Amino acid sequence: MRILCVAEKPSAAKQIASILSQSNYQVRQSPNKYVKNYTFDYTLNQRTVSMTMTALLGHLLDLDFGPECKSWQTTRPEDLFQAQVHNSVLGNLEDVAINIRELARNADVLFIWTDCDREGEAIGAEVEEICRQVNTRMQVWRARFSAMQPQPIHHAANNHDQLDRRQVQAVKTRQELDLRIGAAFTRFQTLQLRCYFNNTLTTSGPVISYGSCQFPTLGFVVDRYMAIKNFVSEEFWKIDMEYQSERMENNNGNSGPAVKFNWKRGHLFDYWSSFVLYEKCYQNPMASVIRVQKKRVTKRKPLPLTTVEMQKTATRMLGMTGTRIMEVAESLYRSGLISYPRTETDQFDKNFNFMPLIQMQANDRAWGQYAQLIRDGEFERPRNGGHDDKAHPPIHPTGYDQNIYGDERKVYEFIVRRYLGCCYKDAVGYETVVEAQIAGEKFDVKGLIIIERNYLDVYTYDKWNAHTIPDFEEGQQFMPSSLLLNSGKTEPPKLLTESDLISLMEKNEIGTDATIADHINKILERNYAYKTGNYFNPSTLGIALVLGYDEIGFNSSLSKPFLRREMEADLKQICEGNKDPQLVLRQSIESYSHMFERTIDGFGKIRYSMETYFDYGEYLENAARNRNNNYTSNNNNNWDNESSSSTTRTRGRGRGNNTTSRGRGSRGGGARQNTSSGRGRGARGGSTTTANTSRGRGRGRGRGRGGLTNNTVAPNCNCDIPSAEFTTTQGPNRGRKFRKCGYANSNDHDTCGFWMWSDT
DNA sequence: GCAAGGTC
Repeated sequence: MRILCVAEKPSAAKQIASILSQSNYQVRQSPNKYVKNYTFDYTLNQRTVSMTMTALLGHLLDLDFGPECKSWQTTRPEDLFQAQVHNSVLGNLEDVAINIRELARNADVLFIWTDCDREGEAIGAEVEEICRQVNTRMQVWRARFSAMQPQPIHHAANNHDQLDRRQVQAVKTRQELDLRIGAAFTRFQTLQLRCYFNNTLTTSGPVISYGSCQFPTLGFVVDRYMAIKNFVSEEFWKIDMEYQSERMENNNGNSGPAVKFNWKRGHLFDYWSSFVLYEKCYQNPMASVIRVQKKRVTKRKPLPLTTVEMQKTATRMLGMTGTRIMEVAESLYRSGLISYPRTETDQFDKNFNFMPLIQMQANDRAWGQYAQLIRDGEFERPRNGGHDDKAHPPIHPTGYDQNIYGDERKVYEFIVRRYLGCCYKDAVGYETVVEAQIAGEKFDVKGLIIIERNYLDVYTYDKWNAHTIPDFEEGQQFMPSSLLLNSGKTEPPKLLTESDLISLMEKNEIGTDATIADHINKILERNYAYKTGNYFNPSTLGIALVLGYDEIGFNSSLSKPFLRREMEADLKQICEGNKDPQLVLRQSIESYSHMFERTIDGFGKIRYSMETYFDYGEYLENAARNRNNNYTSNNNNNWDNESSSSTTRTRGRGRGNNTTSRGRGSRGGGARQNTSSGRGRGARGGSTTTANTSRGRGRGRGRGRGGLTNNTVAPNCNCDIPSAEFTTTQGPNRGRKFRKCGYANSNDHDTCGFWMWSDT
């Protein structure tokens, strides 16, 4: 019997082949440079079989529209909700497919060893599809394994299962929805808003993409920015009490630092209430200690490292972007220095052998001493977190090389210290809580002495600050050294850091461990946002888009995470057999088509938002900045480069002209005007928009085309709907009038598109 | 030229 085994990636193929064959295999290069084919004999249920193990490079197939939908000009975006879609081999993976087909021709069984998660199941179905093209009689088996360890792998080999069709259907549903929704909205808003970027109305210009992950990601950034803009600071009052102990005198006879007590009420926003309470204390200021509580406390060591946790912590501690961290981790993994870097698992397998990996670090100059301590008796098994993706262990070092430098060194060191920290003991401290009372008002202070630092010594990214206070006894009385009624002001939140953004995405199930960094990168690449230091600012384009969509008044705005969460919940229902995938698909398409219709109808609101918030000069500045930071993809920066030559001219003109009331670079220009009322209808500043909405679709006739100039996009368009006109105040077409028309070569003009109107 | 999901 000949069995063709297929793993999701070359490293997994090699590991599984090594385990099954006990490293006794023959290896041959496939047509793809990353993929190797391993052949060996295996005893399967007391029978010797011939196995070939090969690999994929992730997904093999991609869903797309046919060539009839290729043109953005002749295909109406709304038709993409119904258009035919089909699967084809991903662009550069034809050689992988050729290899698989070749091997499948003579196989009796296709044995699928892809990762045991939802995507892995779908990838398995893709392999099956490819193999069926050349071999219709083979059986298809699915391997179910919980870890890349001999026992689970042999168990999976001898107890094969079937592909889980529900999971496959769930993934297919997601793919189709993401494609249809993404393409329809992207094409539509790109064509609608292109007039803000380009004055020739040719087909070039930036892509203003929409995606069910990238938009909510942008939404988080804009929401935080608006929360800051709309923040109203409030004054509050609090009683500050300090005590300077004689017992804390130092050697010079001076008293030690004062102990600051916290008022148990925190702070009050009412001055007179605070004043009355303060007066009571002031009249009778002797404090009595009413409670002294001493207890042993621990600071728990970290959990084993997952991808998302690595990105959250390392972006904060190492000053690198999530994308860069993943790039570096990928390279460390390929060098054999760390385990697979994309994992959700935060618990080690019960048979995991920790000691050799600890020993491996024992001679390092920086952290070797801690590895030695752990090896020589301080070891304690890592904690178990609550996640297990059943495919990969937590990220941990697998090799040692002292000759790595720069970012690789930083990320490797982080992973090693995390691993050693996990294998060490919790830190132990001694906490004292003292509660005192003055005239009925309660105050408290906490002291902390660290007794054993343990893991904190090696995992230097965690801090635990000791705070010494003098000894107090219950019943003791003391006179405060200072008792003041102080005022303060509430402060706005800070802009989001990458770490904050990753946490929000994780919490709202936006993206996966492998894609979160991509989505963040995408909003920079599209110039929807830019970074200042570690903080994410929305660009005026990002603000305009998000607030514009929010204005349309959907139950759940397209810029919010709820739609994606709903989709995720539906997919889980499909996997559990509670929902029919066809039904989910039909209902979702219907619902998104409806939202698309409303977006067309309400697009005036998005354009209005562009007129209010968008600043072309600022856009070009951010584009240049993001390009310098390498956030712009290579195939996308030609247009930005070309257009930047006209930047200065355009900006210079605009400043003194019809944009005077918004101020220059007015990222906050429009937003600021809305400070007290939240988003929405603030004054429009210098906008001269007539901002008609697209009411009256499909009505009216008459030859409007005569007035069109520069109409290089729609030469055959006979559209003549006179219902809406507006004059833009932004970008290279400032002062020009636009009017509504349909799509070229289409007889159905019941769709709004804006082409340039005469500007003479 | 669109999405998000794998992986190199």
